[in-house]
Amino acid sequence: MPELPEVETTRRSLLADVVGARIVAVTVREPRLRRPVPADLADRLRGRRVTAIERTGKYLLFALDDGRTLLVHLGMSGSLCLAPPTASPARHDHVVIALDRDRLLVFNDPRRFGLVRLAARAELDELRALGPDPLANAPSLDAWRALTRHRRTPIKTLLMDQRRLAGVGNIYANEALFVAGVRPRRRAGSLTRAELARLAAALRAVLERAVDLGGSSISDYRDGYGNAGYFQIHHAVYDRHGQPCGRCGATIKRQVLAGRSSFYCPRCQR
DNA sequence: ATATGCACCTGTGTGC
DNA sequence: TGCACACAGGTGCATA
Repeated sequence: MPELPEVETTRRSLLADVVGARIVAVTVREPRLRRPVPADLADRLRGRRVTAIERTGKYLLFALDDGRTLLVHLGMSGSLCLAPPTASPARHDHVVIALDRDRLLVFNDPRRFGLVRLAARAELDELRALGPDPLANAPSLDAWRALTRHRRTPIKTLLMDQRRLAGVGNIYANEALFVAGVRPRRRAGSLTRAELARLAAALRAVLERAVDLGGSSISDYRDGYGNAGYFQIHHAVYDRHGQPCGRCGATIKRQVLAGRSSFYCPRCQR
């Protein structure tokens, strides 16, 4: 569920209370995530100070004072929240990190598609394969051209391919394509230069606006303080099949591409 | 190399 | 009310 804007919102909400804090204890209540939480996580984290929180694509990186990095991915249903030290664990609270200054940092993830692991940054092979981050490291028009040239895959599937572009998921791929006026199923290599330019601008605009509004909260996404986002109110097409397009009134369609629901306006998108 | 299908999980909504 | 089924913000592996 969390895509770039939700992960970035989480990152920003944690900065004030977590950067500079020291980890005093770690409890792994459920190690069976996408990959098992390493058994030595608690030992390696105890006593460390968090020096920075960064984001690459959908990954959160907690830099530690021993040069290692705690990597967190929220998967489909994960969240990181701050809680008072007296809080009792809730269902699906899998990793609880006690900080000095009276705060718990809690990783909750009902579907357990998330990831928590620790390594030197250079050893984090999850990061090595990622494409450019469309906000921090936006591709130029030429780079977009290189990314899409000769590719027969639907442009929407390409937008969501983390090796080509890191951070875009199902919501923002659909929304950006609506703003750009391009159908999700279009072969990536068939987009004209003008369409690519519109898409690049649309993607940036949609992601920036979503970050400004704290991301999209469909059912359960919350930031580090438990606050919902507001971008879902502005979804033009995502999960709106059967409803009228807000721009032209045509009925929004749903179509499955590479196993993921895609939504588009048949009149506004070509 | 490239594209698709499915598995991995739990929760929720829908229709019967 | 219960039950079966479809579907959900993601990713990785097997398969053509």
